[in-house]
Amino acid sequence: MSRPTTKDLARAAGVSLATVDRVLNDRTGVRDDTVKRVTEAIEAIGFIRNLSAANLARSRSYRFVFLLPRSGDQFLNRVIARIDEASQAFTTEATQVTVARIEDEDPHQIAATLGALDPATVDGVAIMAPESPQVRDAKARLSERGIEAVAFLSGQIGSGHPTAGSEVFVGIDNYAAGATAGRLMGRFAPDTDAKILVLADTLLARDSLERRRGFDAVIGRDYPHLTVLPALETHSDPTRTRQIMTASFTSHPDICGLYVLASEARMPLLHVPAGAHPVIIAHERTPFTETGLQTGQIAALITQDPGHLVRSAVRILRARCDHREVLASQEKIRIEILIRENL
Amino acid sequence: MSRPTTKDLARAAGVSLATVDRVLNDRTGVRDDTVKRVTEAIEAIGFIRNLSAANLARSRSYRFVFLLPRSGDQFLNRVIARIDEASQAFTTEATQVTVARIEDEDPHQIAATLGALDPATVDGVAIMAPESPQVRDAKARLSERGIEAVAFLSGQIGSGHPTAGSEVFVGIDNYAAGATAGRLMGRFAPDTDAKILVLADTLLARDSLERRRGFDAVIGRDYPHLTVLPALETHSDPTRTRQIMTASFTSHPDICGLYVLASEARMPLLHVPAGAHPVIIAHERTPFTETGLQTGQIAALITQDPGHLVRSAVRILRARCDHREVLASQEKIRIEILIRENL
DNA sequence: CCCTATTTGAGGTACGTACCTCATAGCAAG
DNA sequence: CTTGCTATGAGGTACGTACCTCAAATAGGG
Repeated sequence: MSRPTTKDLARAAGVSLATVDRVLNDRTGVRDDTVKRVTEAIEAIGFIRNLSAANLARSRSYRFVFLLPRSGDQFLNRVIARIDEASQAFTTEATQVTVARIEDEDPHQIAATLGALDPATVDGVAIMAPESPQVRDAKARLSERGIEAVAFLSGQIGSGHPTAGSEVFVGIDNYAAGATAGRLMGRFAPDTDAKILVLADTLLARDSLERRRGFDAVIGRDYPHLTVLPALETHSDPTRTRQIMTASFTSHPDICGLYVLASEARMPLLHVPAGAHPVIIAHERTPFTETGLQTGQIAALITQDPGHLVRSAVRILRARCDHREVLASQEKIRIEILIRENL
Repeated sequence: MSRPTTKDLARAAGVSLATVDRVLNDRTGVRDDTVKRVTEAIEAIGFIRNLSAANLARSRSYRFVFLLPRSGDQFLNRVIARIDEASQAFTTEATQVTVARIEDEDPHQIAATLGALDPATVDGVAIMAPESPQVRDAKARLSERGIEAVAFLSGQIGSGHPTAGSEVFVGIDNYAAGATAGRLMGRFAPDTDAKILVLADTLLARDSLERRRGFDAVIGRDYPHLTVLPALETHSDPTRTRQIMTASFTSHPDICGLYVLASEARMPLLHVPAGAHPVIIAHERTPFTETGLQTGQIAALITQDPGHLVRSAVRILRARCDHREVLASQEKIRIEILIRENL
């Protein structure tokens, strides 16, 4: 027994193939009660449209673009590697994935890029950019023009609540990620009074802020003997980073933990003073943090799987193009904890 | 520009569509150098077979069976729930997934079940059963009859080395999982001399053995102040479990950690003596262990995502049916660490 | 060079759906 | 009744591939 086809559906509904087609593809010129008859027949016989055949017939293909910031760290490079991998793997499924870079500091330029996207050449975009009014407007206009969009890794609305509203966000809950880091820090650090140094690229990014909030909440509630020092911003500047590190460890000899919020942990960790052995917790898996885990310098990493992120974004975009539901459990991005043993 | 079709391929190779078809589908009656010409043309123009169209033409569908032990715990129930979910989600892709139960204690019966599978009704099986000579033979005969098979969650050959040989195994590296548990135990437990209790359903199962080995290796090497007591077997027997727990905590008042190897942590944890607050690390996410994490009774869980397991098995089976490669990075099952914050 | 076996080509139908054209049925207003 | 409209049916072609048949070309052996 194979699945019922449109022909079966036409027979079951007592209409012709043409009418079935009109109903299935939302064409005009069908009376309401006829539509209802067909819809009921769909339920009755359990008709499921054969997507392969449909896509074949309309020679449909999916063209998606990942809009990523031009200024990228190693984590972003891994993401891009996964996009390339996916673009290979998805060709079998008529899905083409490309990458375009944007100036993430300039909301106007981002909005302009979004505005320039042509529905004739692009079916969907995954946008990694800070949420700004301009960008939000540009996104709204995208959907009007029939281009699907998902927020990718950053730019979600609301705080700590992914997919608030109808907004689709691919990435982890950064508040929970920070809380996870906090819990591990609390358990790994000694039980005595001590301080924890927190480093960020910039605290303007929503991601960093939320991680920070989550981290502080757990430490403050459950590990009162630990004092979290005010977060310091490195601005990805080597000199500044070195100064911060030296100054912090000098004025606070009792620093027992180091939490690196940003996805580029390399710079701060190179400047941990010899002799100091703080518990280090950082984010994202990069060649550097991997090595750090293996040598024992880093105690734990809080990560999200770049491959999963990319494939999830693509699956969500495709589902939206087809007006389908996604499998929610598959698209939930997990907050992963990596230690040396489960690398 | 759309992808080249068989027609383009025929033109590029200077042969007819019929010959292209013969080459693509491994039919006889084509001279070797003609085959070569076509193969070269495939490379040259980058021809990729349109799987949707191919499956449509041969009205192919994939019918897979998950063979699971009849005696199941809550973790297995979650796996089954994911299979049901997947069977819904995969109907769109002409893939039908069902579950059959086997008596996991009886290798003969398992082998018989495998032998009774009909290639006319089944395209692939995911087998969750202990590896025995009979089962191994039966598996070999499966592939002779053209039924694909993967080992699912247990039954892998070799120790700690998934996919040893050409054997396909869907699941985690249990040695590494045990080592992960060991590392967490070492970091969570106090720095003073103390004992760790290890509980298993049975130590006959390879999974448990390997987890045990990994756990011991880490504790023995890096946390010499901790003593791992000989593992005790509960055999899923409530009375026996209670006795073990009581006896252990009585004769070893300095137990600081409890490692539950089996996927059903419920029974032992109900019998932790009041007043004792060992660091508890267990495996797999179930309603019970979730609650344990939330209340703080359980410090950490080592898990594998059932949904990922199921979908991965299905993808691998489908790829093998199509003689395709899988995306390795997607099929690697991660050893997940769950704490209260990243639940 | 002929005979035969093998290889190749030409052409068709099918899969399930989309999309198109044209014809006809039904209905209401004039 | 005719006119003009909408709703529906009938039938076709197309997508890219599989699989079939039959004829034609080619190769190799004697």
